Amino acid sequence: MDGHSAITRGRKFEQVRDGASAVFMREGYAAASVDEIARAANVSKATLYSYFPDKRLMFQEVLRAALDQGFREAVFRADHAAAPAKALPGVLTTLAGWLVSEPQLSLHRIVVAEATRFPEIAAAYAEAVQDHVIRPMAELIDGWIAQSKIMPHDTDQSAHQLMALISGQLLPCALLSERVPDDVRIAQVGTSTAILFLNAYAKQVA
Amino acid sequence: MDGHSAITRGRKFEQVRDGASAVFMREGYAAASVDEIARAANVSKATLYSYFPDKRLMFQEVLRAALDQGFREAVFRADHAAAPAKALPGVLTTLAGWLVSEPQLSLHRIVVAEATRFPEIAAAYAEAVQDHVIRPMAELIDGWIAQSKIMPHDTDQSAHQLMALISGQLLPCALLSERVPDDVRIAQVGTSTAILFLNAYAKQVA
DNA sequence: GTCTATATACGGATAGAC
DNA sequence: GTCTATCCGTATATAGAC
Repeated sequence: MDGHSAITRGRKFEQVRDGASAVFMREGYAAASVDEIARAANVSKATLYSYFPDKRLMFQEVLRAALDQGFREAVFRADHAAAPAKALPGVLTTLAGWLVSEPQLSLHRIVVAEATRFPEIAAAYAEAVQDHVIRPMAELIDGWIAQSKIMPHDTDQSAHQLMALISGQLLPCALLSERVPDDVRIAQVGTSTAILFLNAYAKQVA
Repeated sequence: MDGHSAITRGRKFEQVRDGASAVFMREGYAAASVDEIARAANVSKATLYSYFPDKRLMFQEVLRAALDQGFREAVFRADHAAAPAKALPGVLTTLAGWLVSEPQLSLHRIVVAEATRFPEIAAAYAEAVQDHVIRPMAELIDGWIAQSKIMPHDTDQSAHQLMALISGQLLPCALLSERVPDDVRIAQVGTSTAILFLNAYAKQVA
């Protein structure tokens, strides 16, 4: 799965990568110093450089790993048999909670911050969201449409709308204020978003 | 309106600030070098430091000015008399276009990137969005409710939902891909968001 | 007031001991 | 393989000429 460029694996590889991850996530790319990373990883600078040829590749490897980790397990599980009104609030609340938890939040911040300097990382992040959030969501809605629970429509669009509602309501607060939304707020956003969606797309009973 | 801390105004003040702005917006805080800023502003480093005591205050002044500028004129104008279905798509398309235009886009990126290092700037940004986007939008919807065009509901919440739909659908693409959405895409997001909102909140004709 | 030239520290990266 | 000690460029910031 990975034939990188000149990154040496070895005994302390993960220790080094995790230390680097902590510093990069906190400081960003440019402000993170290699000395600081070495301290965080409890190794010398020379050891760092025995694993990574330079700071730039160290950063890329750290973010690649964080992405793998962050999207490893499903972001939400859905009972495709349950009725939309029953399942959707929970699904969206789960998604919302995942989005504002660490390391997703720091990952989002740093990917946005470094998108111009590391466009491949930004592209990989966008693709991961598409594959692990948007598509499963669209398929869930497709299922409801097949069961005639929801009016037929463009589900790729509505999945994007749901993600936008969740992230657009929670990320500004979480990213700008240090004060991460609490569980009550998360559930409130999940629930109100579900209501909005169902009001707009649910099959009218009439 | 501003009794800053030790920033000297003078003949080349704006020239310096604009040069600094260009470099900071492109590189971020840490990666921007003072040499580069001096070159962009066509002055010497010593001149920079005659206006700003240090790089940090230079950055804060640059972002304060960018915020003033970005939110100076109304983000959207709305005919409060027009019917929601008539007015809303245009309002949202205008908002969407503003959001993905420069310097708003770079401003958003850098505020998010530096939110932990410059929390006051992040707070000022969040407040500007609240004052210049969310509140006017909520008041617009309040007007429609008063005219019985829209079902009564929590308009602060629905204004946040509208902003979330616009920003959540456009910003990821604009921030992560360099390739800013074109006018067609912007109008499509504005229109589809209006439709979603009206389906959910418009007074049923029945 | 603005520039040239410089002080001083810290950055990334490496040589060589163990 | 890992560390200590160091190289050398570049960073922020300033002194002094004009």
